Amino acid sequence: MKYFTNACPARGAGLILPRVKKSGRIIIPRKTIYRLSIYLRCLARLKENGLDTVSSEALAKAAGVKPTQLRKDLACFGTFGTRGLGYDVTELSSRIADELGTSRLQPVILVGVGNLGLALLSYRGFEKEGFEIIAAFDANPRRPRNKQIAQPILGMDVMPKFIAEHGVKMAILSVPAPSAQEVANHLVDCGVAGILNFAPIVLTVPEDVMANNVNLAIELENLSYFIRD
Amino acid sequence: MKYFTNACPARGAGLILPRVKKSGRIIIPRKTIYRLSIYLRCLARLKENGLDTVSSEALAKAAGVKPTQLRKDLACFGTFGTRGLGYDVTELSSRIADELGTSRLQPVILVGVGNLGLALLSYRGFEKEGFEIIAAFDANPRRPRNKQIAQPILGMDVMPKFIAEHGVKMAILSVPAPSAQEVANHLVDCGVAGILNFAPIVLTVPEDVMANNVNLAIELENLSYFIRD
DNA sequence: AAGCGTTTGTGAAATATTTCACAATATTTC
DNA sequence: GAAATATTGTGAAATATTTCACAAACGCTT
Repeated sequence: MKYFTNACPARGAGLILPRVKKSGRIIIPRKTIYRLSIYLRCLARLKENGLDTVSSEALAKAAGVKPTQLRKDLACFGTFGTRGLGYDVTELSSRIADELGTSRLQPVILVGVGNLGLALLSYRGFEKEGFEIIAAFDANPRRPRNKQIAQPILGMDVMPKFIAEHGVKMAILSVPAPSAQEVANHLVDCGVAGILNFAPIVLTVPEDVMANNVNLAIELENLSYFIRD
Repeated sequence: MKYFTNACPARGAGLILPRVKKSGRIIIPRKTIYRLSIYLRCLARLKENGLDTVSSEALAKAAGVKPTQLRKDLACFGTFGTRGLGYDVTELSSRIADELGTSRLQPVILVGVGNLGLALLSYRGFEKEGFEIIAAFDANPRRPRNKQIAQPILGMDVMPKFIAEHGVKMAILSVPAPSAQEVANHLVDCGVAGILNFAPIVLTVPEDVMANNVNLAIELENLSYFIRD
C-alpha cells in the first residue's frame, strides 16, 4: 500500500497517513490517472496480438515510461501481478478499467458546432473508449449539408432539459473564446461536472467541477520551444 | 536567479549549479513553458482592455495560478517587474514571446487529412499565435468538396522535398493509429523535430525529436474519473 | 525628502513525484 | 525438490515542483 505525508500537517506532527477523499477512496495523483489510461490502451493492443501475460518492463516500454513507475502506479489501487511471471493482460485491463470507471458508457454533449466541433462530432474514436456524444448544441443550430452527423443539433434553450433528462455529467466545449466562460457557467448551472474545454481561455469553475483544457496553439508553442537548440 | 540541484550528481558532490543545456541556455521546466504560453494569452487580453501594468496577483488570477508561482516562473529567465507597481504589460509580453521564440512565424505541415485533420486545416486559430499550416499531406490526396481550404493537399511522395525546401520543423500528425508510427518515422527522416500527435498511440521517436500527444479519449477518461465522488 | 503602503524577487521549507535498491515470491530447469 | 532465474511490490532516496515568508525596492503622499 502506498502512503503519503498527509497534506494537513496540524494533527499528529510527522504522522504518516494514506491520503483519502471524503468518499473513502484513496487519492490517486492526476498524472497516474493519465498513465493508467495509456496502460489500458497498450494492454488492449497486446491482447489483440494474442499475448496473455506481460511484464512491467514490456508494458512500461510500450507506454513510454519506466518499469518502476508502472509498478508504483498500479500499487496505488492494488497488487495484481505474479512475481517471476508478470501480469495477466485481461485481468489487469479490467482492474484498471474498474478503477477508471470506464466500464459503463458515459453520455457526453458537445456545445459549439463550428469547424472543430463538427469534426469532433464525426470523430468515431470515442465510442470504443466508452464515451458517446449523444447531442450537440449551438446558438445557431443549423444542420450542415453534406455531412453524415448521427447526433441531433439542438438550440441552447433546450439544453437544461436535455441534460437533466439524460443525466449528462460531461460536456465538450468548442465555442469561440468570447462566449466560453458564459456557456461554461450555464453548463455548471445545469449540473455538468466535467468540461473538456477547447476554447483558448482559462475557465473559472467551482471547486467541485473539473475543467480540462486542450489548447492546440499552446501545444505547438511548447513544441517550438523545445525543438530549437 | 533560480538555482537547481544539478541532475548529474557525479561531479562535486552537493555542489549547486544552475541547470543549463548544451546550448548554454538555462533549462526551463516544461510545466513552466506551458504556463508562460498561458500568461502570454492573458497579457494579450489585458492589453486589449487597455491595461498598461499588471501585478503578479492579478495576472496569476487571470491565468489560474498562484502569484508566487507566476513570479517563480518569470524568475527563470529574468526580472522584469517594478516593485510596488507590477509589470509593464507590453514589455512582459514581448519578453515572454522572446523566450518562447514565438516572435517569428513558424511553418507547420499537417499529415493525415481525415475528419480531424480537415477541421484543423480550416481552424483559423493558429495564425494569430505565430503558426501557419502551409500544406497538408495524405496518402490519398483528394480535395474535399464544399470546403474552403487555403492550403494545398499533397501526396506523401512529395513530402521530403517540400519539407526540405520550406525548412519545416514541426508537423501535426492526424493519421489513423495503425500508420502513425510509420509516418512519424518518415517525418523524422525528413528532418522534422517536433510532432503534435493526435493518433491514440504512444510514438517512439529519437531523443532529439519531441512528440507531444493530444488524446481526446484520454482527456475524457480523466474527467470522468475525477467527477465521480 | 522621509515615511508609508505595495509588490517584486528569492532562499528556504513544504510538498509531490520519480527512481533506486532489494527483499519477497513466483516459475522454470535440472 | 532444490537451485537458478525472473519479476513483482515497496521503503527509502533522489529529484522536481510548489508554496511560504520576508527582505529589498519602488512609487506616492505629504
